[in-house]
Amino acid sequence: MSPLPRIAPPQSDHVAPSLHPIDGYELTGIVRTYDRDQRIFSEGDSADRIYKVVRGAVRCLRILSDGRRQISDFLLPGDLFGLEAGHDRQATAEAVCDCAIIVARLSRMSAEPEFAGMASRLWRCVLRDLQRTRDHLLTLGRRTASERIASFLIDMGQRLGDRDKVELPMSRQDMADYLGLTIETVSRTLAQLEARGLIEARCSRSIVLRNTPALRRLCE
Amino acid sequence: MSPLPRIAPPQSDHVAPSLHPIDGYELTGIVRTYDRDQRIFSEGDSADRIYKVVRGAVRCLRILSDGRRQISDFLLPGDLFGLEAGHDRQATAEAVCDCAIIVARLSRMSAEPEFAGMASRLWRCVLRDLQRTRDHLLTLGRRTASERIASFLIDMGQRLGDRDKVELPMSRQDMADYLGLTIETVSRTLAQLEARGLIEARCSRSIVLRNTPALRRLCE
DNA sequence: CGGGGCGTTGAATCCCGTCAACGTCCGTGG
DNA sequence: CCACGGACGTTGACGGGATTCAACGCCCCG
Repeated sequence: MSPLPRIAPPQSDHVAPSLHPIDGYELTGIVRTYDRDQRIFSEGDSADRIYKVVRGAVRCLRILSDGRRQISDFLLPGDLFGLEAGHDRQATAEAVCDCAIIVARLSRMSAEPEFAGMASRLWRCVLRDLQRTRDHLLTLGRRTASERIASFLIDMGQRLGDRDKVELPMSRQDMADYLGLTIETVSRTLAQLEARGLIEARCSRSIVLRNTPALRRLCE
Repeated sequence: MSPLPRIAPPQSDHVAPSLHPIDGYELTGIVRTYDRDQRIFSEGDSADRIYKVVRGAVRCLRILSDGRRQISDFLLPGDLFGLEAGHDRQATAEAVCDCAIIVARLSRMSAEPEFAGMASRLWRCVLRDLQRTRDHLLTLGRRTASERIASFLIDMGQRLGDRDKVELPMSRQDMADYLGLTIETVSRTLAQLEARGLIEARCSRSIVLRNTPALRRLCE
């Protein structure tokens, strides 16, 4: 359980001066920057925009009324997010650290000439999302704490580029809320993996994977 | 953990004699019937077909090498399934009970005139899937056994039509593997909910929701 | 120097898993 | 007809892994 005060302050965004046909990013929109813990959208908001991370990291989450929090995904540079089944947001998105994010209006997009190509990209993006979420489901439903941590580190290594040296953008609380654990268990499990020689913690957010095959075997 | 022998026997399908433009089902294909526990597709298969449940129920699942099993979703009459991010199946689908299912080839579909309308239906279907899976994620990551059971019963009641009288098509093992619990915990938790007067078990698979508001409050 | 955010560690507790026994239902076969 | 066996579900006793509660260390900044 995690009944916590950590609230994202609603505050004004910094808006880049001009529209951006983003190079290689396949999404046309305004670039905004968000401060750490700043809300990007909230449950109940109108879902008329989609987003793409340029720099930083984003968490997408839902909260139970007593404060228990579940992060459904972390979005890293290059990741698209914000597509919704209905008209309203069912989840909240917040900046994990200082971020730059492209914001595009859905209504505008469908009017643009490149929309057909864009739609097929969105399609693949959503299907990949679904697959990732199902993997995550397996982790939360059936894996132990060490297996969760191992799969998380491997996944982060792959997505952040440097597969054996992971620079985590998020706090222990974020990791815990993503993995369905508590910060204490995350901390203890990392210590235990280090004692077994599988990882090495340079500092709390910089972790070296010392034995990736063994980590991989931990979660099959 | 659930290391189990329950294996779906690969066996020949019963094939309906003719192609079917299904009335109100918005999917054109062959109707097949599957026996209880029969495999519909397996991890690694080519993902060139999509499916729609006509009668019965289907489970979609992944298995760890030691036999631990996580069911990502149950598919009920009217539900579409089998869309995949890549070319191969990442999960397995099996009949929960005797089923009738429409099977459609994706390659054929994209050639048909109604494909444009169909595509937008698929789009909404996948987005709804994603939302459901994220809900499920919250359940597995942050809810207690009674909260999981309560949300499961409410969900099943809604999807099966009769909101207060739930006729479960699946075994305790299936429920457990869906909810990230064991059969014993499922059984005990149901007994406890009954003792509190929230539900009434006519028989093991027929459950009456005696106090839906209280059940709803259990999972917010 | 003091205080707050963040992370780690220890001790006690608890919820759920494990192991085991038992009951019920049902189809088969004597 | 009943005996038998297997699938399925329930219940009890016990143990363990994760949570809870608490204290402490580190670092940064006012």
